[in-house]
Amino acid sequence: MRNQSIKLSVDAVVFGYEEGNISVLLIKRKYKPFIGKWAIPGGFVWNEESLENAVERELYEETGLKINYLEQLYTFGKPDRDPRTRIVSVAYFGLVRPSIYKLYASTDAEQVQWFNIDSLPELSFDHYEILLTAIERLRGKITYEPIGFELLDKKFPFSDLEKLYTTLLGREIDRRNFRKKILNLNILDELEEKVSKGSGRPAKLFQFNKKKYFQLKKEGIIFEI
Amino acid sequence: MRNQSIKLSVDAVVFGYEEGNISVLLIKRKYKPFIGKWAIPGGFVWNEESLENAVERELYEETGLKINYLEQLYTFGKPDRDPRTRIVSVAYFGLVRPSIYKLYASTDAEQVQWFNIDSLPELSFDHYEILLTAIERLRGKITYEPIGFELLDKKFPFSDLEKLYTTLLGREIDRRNFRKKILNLNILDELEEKVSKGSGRPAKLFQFNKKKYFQLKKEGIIFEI
DNA sequence: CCAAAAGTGTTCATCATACACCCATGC
DNA sequence: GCATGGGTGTATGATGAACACTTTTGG
Repeated sequence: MRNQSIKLSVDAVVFGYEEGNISVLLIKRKYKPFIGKWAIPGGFVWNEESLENAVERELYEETGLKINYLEQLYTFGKPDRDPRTRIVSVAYFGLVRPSIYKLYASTDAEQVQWFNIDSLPELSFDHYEILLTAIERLRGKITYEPIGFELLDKKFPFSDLEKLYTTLLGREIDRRNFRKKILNLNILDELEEKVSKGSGRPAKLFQFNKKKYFQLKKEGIIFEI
Repeated sequence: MRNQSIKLSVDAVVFGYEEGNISVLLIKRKYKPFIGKWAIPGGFVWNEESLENAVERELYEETGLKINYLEQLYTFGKPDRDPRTRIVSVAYFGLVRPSIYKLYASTDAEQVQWFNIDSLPELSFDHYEILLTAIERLRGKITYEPIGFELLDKKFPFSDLEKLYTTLLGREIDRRNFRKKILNLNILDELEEKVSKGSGRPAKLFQFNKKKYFQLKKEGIIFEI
């Protein structure tokens, strides 16, 4: 083998959701290249740490964020994707709950910001391509794995779940059929608590039951929307 | 950033199929570590080549094989996965047709060999984990994307397709229903040619029509078994 | 009592499944 | 003519889709 001089980095596409808006967390670059431009958070992997560790570390360093769901997305390695030198990046995608989302939405941090995925700024490197890949994955995955719950509070009214799905799938869903389908899966716990959204009838709160889900999955029952 | 000394490699899990047997192509290692042990083909990425190029190059160098289907599988990066030094590997998974499969099955090459996935030898590094990931992906993917055709000859009798699916899914399939389902998708061209398997009634040959498939996919019609 | 959101059942069409016999060929 | 694999249709149950009114609360 010739002398290899490839650098390895990780990047994280983090999604947040609130009231019909899917957002992505971006940072404003402080260094060359693409100084001042927006980018997906990420950075180089240390010699002794795992890739997951690197993502979580970089995310925390750059944004202060701790996420509740993380999975590997894809590895981007075109030779010219970084103008400096050859850098191969393992991209991850993460999800955060609204409580965390709101924290970051309210601070006036100039260098860290949520962007609605329908109004993205221009991005550095091939980060737009990475983001598109992540959005595609998110949209696809919520139809066959229950990851949508990771974008909601732990306790949520059913209407939140419905709204999330209409937003992500980009089409209306029949409320009755959707409720029937989800409740029949038997992966939600119905709580006694109720919550009111200011006006209208208060809604019961539900909670995703991972245990039940993995049990059913083992038995071959499949989540599907 | 500290001085990074991570090396990047690619590995390829290549599947072949013939008459109810799913096989994987393995090579016998000629160098340390794990000398003499079986491993998935792969090697280091050159500085100026793309990852896909690296996989294809390494595959060709090590096995002489050219594959007809290739996709990125997952990136494996645990710090201690290689005893020498930190090596992160982007794993791919590939499929070859029986014509190619047979070529390699017949040669007496000591260092390159197909192994039925039910009787694998002990593997080097974390290659067993990579292989399991690939098998899982293959099994999952054939149910929602028409990649199974890449494991058959371009022209094939319907029974071959059926056999492939029973093998991969590990359960019997009703011949009439399966045929109805696939033919209703309208992604196969029915040829005039027939083929005989020695005894029994000769079978019509079919051919996967990628154009039709992509057309239908664009219209939102989904392949599903 | 009005506005706003939550909650709920039935009907119909479609699709998946179960199931068994005849056909074409080689020997 | 028999052994071997190829080819075909129908009936039934299950599931998904369409559809609108009542309930509970706040103001």
